[in-house]
Amino acid sequence: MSDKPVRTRLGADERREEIIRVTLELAASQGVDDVTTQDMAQAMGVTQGAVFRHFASKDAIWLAVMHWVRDRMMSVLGRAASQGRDPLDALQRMFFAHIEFIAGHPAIPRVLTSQHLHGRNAVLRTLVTEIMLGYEEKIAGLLVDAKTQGLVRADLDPRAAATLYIGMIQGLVLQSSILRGQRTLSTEATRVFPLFRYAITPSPD
Amino acid sequence: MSDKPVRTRLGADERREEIIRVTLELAASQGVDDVTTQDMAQAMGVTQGAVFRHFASKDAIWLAVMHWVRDRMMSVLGRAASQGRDPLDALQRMFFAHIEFIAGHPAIPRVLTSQHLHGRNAVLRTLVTEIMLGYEEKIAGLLVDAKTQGLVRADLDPRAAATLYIGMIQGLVLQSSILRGQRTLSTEATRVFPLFRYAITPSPD
DNA sequence: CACTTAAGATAGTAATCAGTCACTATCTTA
DNA sequence: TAAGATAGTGACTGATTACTATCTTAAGTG
Repeated sequence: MSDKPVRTRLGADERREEIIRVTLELAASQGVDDVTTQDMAQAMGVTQGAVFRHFASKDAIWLAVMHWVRDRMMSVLGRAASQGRDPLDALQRMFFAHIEFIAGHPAIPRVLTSQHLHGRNAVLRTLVTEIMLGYEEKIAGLLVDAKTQGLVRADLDPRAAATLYIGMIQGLVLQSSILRGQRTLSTEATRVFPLFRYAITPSPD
Repeated sequence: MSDKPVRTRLGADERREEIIRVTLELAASQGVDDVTTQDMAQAMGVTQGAVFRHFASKDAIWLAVMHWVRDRMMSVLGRAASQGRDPLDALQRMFFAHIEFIAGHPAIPRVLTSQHLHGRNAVLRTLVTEIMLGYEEKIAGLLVDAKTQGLVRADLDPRAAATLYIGMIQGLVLQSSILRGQRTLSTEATRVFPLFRYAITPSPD
């Protein structure tokens, strides 16, 4: 009837990783700005003070979370893109890899677009901007390559298309979180992506 | 050198409206979840306690803000759509009217997508869902009309297109807020919208 | 000009938050 | 097995928060 205090004393590295993990989980369930250090500690079965043995401040935790997100995302997207037969195929693989990644970590878009984090800390702000610009560049780059191969319309504005691409993801995330969660992210993604292809591919010969 | 206490004592109705106004303004500049009642009072030149003479709780303020947003948005979008020559033209007018409206009130997307507000209060959650679904229906409805008139491709999935439409707005907002603010919302909007048209219009005859 | 009423001021409250610190339990290693 | 290292505890602090009770005063109204 009582709690077994299975005292799991972790090494510093493992504990740091667990803090990052539970922070992302909590952010998904209760919102980025409502995650307290007490919540984190409770989710791990330690006291609140213990959190600060591993991070100097709460901002430092968010910074570590963002680094984690950036590294994982770059890895996942890079791997997906590299498997593409051509730039357009790479873009499509990247899109669905992104959707799948987000489906497994629903807090990620929230963290990256959080005004709460973006507003306060300059380092966090820089990192987010860096991630976003890097992503946009990656997409625009693939579109430029696709254009030289005649895979997309000749008059395509790559940056505008990149905006639409990112917006497509945002729109799907928005619908799956705010609107009914019945519609699964990946199901809806397969319905929307063809529209994006129509938008960028050349008028049929 | 000192502040003139030009005590402007407002009527209850006017004060209520001003609270709604400054709340939206503050949400734009410092983030939805970082707006305190103290901030509101300071922005209006009254003391914090005075705020609670006009609203029973902070949630009540946010509810009033959302009602304001809904009413204004419906009005603006409805007027824009009614001026359209055909469903597709109506959709385009609605889009740019929305962009212009958001440009004047940058906090609106933040408020509507705020997990902080969406998570806590059930009434707020219902209202947001209502606004979102209503908007989606409006778009999908126009697209269905357009389809019967042969203005969009026959195999178009209206709901998927509505998702892309909303995502397009989200993507633009994201870029203008997180990425460089140099790119103005309306300028970028004119570059992205043609892509959406390509996505939905029939393959050229 | 009295008299009323309601907007606002003043000065609180309890709760919650990030962060601190002295101490303890547990692990590692010589 | 003793000693050093370190993960975690528990109690705390000061700041901030939404919200409230009571007093003050400006603006109508007859």
